[in-house]
Amino acid sequence: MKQTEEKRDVFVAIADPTRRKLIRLLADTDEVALHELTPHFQMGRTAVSKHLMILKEADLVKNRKAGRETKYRLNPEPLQEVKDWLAFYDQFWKERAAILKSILEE
Amino acid sequence: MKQTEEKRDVFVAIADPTRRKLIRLLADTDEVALHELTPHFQMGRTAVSKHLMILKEADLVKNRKAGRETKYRLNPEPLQEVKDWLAFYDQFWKERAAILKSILEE
DNA sequence: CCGATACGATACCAAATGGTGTCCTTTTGA
DNA sequence: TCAAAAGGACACCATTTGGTATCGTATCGG
Repeated sequence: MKQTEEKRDVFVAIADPTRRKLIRLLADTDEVALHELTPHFQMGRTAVSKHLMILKEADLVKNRKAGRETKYRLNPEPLQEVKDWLAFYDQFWKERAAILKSILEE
Repeated sequence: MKQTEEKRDVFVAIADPTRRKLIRLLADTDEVALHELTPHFQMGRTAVSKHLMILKEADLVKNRKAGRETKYRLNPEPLQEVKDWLAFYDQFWKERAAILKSILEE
């Protein structure tokens, strides 16, 4: 009874430029089939499919069988984890900037 | 005259949990030497050093030789690229949520 | 002065990654 | 009905990644 199929780190998922491009393409349209995505890349269908699989494992995309094709759609929710992670250093960044500013004003 | 030494993708740099932990440790203190960082990890000194090198190539850390030790410090500025990337999907996310809300309210 | 400390550089290794080609099944539509 | 389209599942391969152990050198401190 395993429906989660090995969870994938969202940071790893977005590390690859091909996968970021996929995310971008999926953001443009509600639902896209695999064969509609592949022409945007130089690599073969299998490679694109594997990237989509990795995104799915990170829960960044959902897919649905529709006849003979598989429709993919973006699920941006896991990106929240990255956003939260960044928020910490954003605060750090601002603090440092403030300290630097006060030093310069001495 | 190459001072940049092969630029590294910031998305790749932050993909590794060890490197994220290093970033976190460096955020806590202004300057930290390599031998002060290694005890926080199970791996050997060389491995930590290599991770720091990758962070440096992504310009996420700066380092400075101080006698026999090398002091590292965080430079959060490249994280801005990730933040900017996220901002796009944040907007997307909000739009979708609004659409969904309006559908439910029909 | 000299042993211990810090660390860069390098060689090496196993496993993961990112791609390929091929085979098979399901579905479509003329 | 049946050829073509769509795509999942593998097997396979080269390169990268994340770790090791080792050697050499510079610096510190008693």
